[in-house]
Amino acid sequence: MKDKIITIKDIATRAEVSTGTVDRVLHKRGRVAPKVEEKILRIIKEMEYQPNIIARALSSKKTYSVAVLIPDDAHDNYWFAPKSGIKSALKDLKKYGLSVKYYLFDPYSSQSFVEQAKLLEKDKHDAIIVTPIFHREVLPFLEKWKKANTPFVFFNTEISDFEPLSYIGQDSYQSGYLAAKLIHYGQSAPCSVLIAHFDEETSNAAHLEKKELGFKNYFQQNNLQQFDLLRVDISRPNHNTFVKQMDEVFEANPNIRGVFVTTSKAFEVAEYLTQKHIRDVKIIGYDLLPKNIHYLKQNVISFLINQNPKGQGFWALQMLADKLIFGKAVPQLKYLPLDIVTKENANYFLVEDVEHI
Amino acid sequence: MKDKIITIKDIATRAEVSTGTVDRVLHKRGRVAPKVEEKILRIIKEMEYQPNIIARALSSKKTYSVAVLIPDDAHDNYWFAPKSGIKSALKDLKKYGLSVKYYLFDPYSSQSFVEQAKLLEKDKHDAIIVTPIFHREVLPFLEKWKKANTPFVFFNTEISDFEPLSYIGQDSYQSGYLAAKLIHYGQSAPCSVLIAHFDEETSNAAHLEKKELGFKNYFQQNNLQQFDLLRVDISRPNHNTFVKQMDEVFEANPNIRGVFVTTSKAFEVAEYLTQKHIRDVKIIGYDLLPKNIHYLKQNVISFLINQNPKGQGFWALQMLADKLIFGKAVPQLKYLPLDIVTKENANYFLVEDVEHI
DNA sequence: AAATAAAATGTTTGCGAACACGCGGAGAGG
DNA sequence: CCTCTCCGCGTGTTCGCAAACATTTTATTT
Repeated sequence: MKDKIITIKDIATRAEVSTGTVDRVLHKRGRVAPKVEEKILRIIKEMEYQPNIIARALSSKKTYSVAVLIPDDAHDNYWFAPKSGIKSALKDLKKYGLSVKYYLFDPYSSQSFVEQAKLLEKDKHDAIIVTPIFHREVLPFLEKWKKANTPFVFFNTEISDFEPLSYIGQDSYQSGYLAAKLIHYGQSAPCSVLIAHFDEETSNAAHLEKKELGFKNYFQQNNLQQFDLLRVDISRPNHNTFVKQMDEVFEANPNIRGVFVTTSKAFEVAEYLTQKHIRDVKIIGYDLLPKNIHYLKQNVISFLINQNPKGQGFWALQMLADKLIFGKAVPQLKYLPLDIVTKENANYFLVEDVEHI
Repeated sequence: MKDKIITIKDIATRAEVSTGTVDRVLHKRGRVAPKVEEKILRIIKEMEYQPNIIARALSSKKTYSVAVLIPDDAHDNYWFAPKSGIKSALKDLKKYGLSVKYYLFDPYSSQSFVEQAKLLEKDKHDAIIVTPIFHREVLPFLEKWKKANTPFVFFNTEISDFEPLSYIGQDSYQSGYLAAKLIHYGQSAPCSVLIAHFDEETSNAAHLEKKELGFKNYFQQNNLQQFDLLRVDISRPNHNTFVKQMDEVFEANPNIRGVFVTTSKAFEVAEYLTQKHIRDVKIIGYDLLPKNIHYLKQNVISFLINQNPKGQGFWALQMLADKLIFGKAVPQLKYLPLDIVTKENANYFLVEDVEHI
């Protein structure tokens, strides 16, 4: 008899009041005598009442609207994956009355970001998912949301000044550290290793620095002085400039045997090396973009570290729902696993099992 | 207005019948005139009616009981993970009236398996999750379940003669292929590589053979004749025998630089090599057992391929629920990703986020 | 053709919670 | 002392569906 389900009716009977009163207490709607309220609260605890969320979802026509403020994948198709993760989570959650509205901005234009953020403000939302890649521009909005008591979660990009309900992402430092291990494991002889930053991506500088730090610390902590760590900053996606920069680096350092690309642009380096017929350099990069996959399959890129963008999207929405709908406590920080993807296991990470919604 | 929710009432109105009749059609309870049934079915399709599972779950006090026939983790703690995956899925599913009953057997005793399977038969269950490690013994039971129309899913171990509702596991061949890549990536100089089978585990011989085949094919398909592939079968977990066998192999082949352990017993090899002070041999194995993790952290084991046992448990139950409760179609085969785990990313795969139930 | 069986269809209830509504009584203001 | 208001509380309806129950229609028997 222990698994008897406790309902508000049971509570009401026990407290010698009506279900309406119990309901008022549960929802803190007031209009209950303090003494009675106390009593009901006590009984709720005693009987370990758990609201039946199924019944709740059915009964209440309450809907939860979540705003999603992320880059448009039309500009950078990395962002397709997070969106599909969000959709995947939504599929299960919309039966609980949750809906999502997208505000997509151009990741290369802070102005576009501000525009969309302003648009978002016009509608009323119960929660916000945001990728705060424009640090300066996002701050005033966070301020407002905080005041308005609208919970927001960050994903993909962390921001230190503001505490979101939750941050979903990856440990950049550790991913750099892992990349170093993968280079080192495959390259025991002394050589030079190039760290390549493609900084045309908007101000995820902090991320990239952390990756580099993790990468360097691996070599330092393991006393691997025989490796010479170089760094190059590809500042603009202009192809000519890029080739020139690479030419210079490789001419000055003929002993480069590994390249760590801190962004999702590993394919650029792969393309360069292929064209120059350089075959003995191992490349580690990020993200399963089609172009990256291509060079992975060609054995030009050795490993890709998967930031699991789809999973990030999924969890961002899921955790909001846990908080909003299910009243669960959510972790303030959720690091997703660092998936090591190589030619031989890539297929398992590419499966798109999201039904269209 | 497109997202208006279609209810049985809408269907009833449109078909000019009562909701009761629609309900009868939906549940194939008969007692409906063929002409009417056809009409209702047509309208259901036309209007794209989707039953509201929330309302359904609330209304029907129907419960689903699932039997889980797996090894007891008291005998082999690998099995703790699948169980915790099942628990994790259950947590969300029990609100839909799903419950689970465990029948745990000793993985080293086929008799124990039969006992538990018989016990299982006494109770009535709506579905069964089973790890069919005792091929011969399980067959008659499968026969019965099939006749009784009780759906069953396999996980962890595949069986060819019977078609389950679904098999959840990993692609053994591909995992061997991946292991070979990892050995090769870290070892470019010609050398010998040892494939070690620990066959004391009950008759997952087919699995192990597939792993070996994948492993060998990697070297073959990539024209890597400079690698000499050896094989050793550790037939009994007797420690002395094991050491003797290893001694023999390593004496006969001083050029071994890599060991691929096809089971979760990589730690045995790691222990052996540590004791013999052999440091330049790379070990690849399976599964995140505490002992394996230990040697991974010591840099003795290079990589572990995670069979994601927790995920397997989770999906086994989830897919049954998809079928039983949500009426979804479920894939006949679900391969989980081949996770590459190394010292630097191991922590993310060890997180136990299952609340106790 | 009346009686009766059988099949087809309609109606009602209740699952657990949310919430609108409204009733009775206490205190305030005239 | 009578109305008015607000507080504290109970009642009733709703959500979409399942299933028991009730009724009507049709078929079969004598």
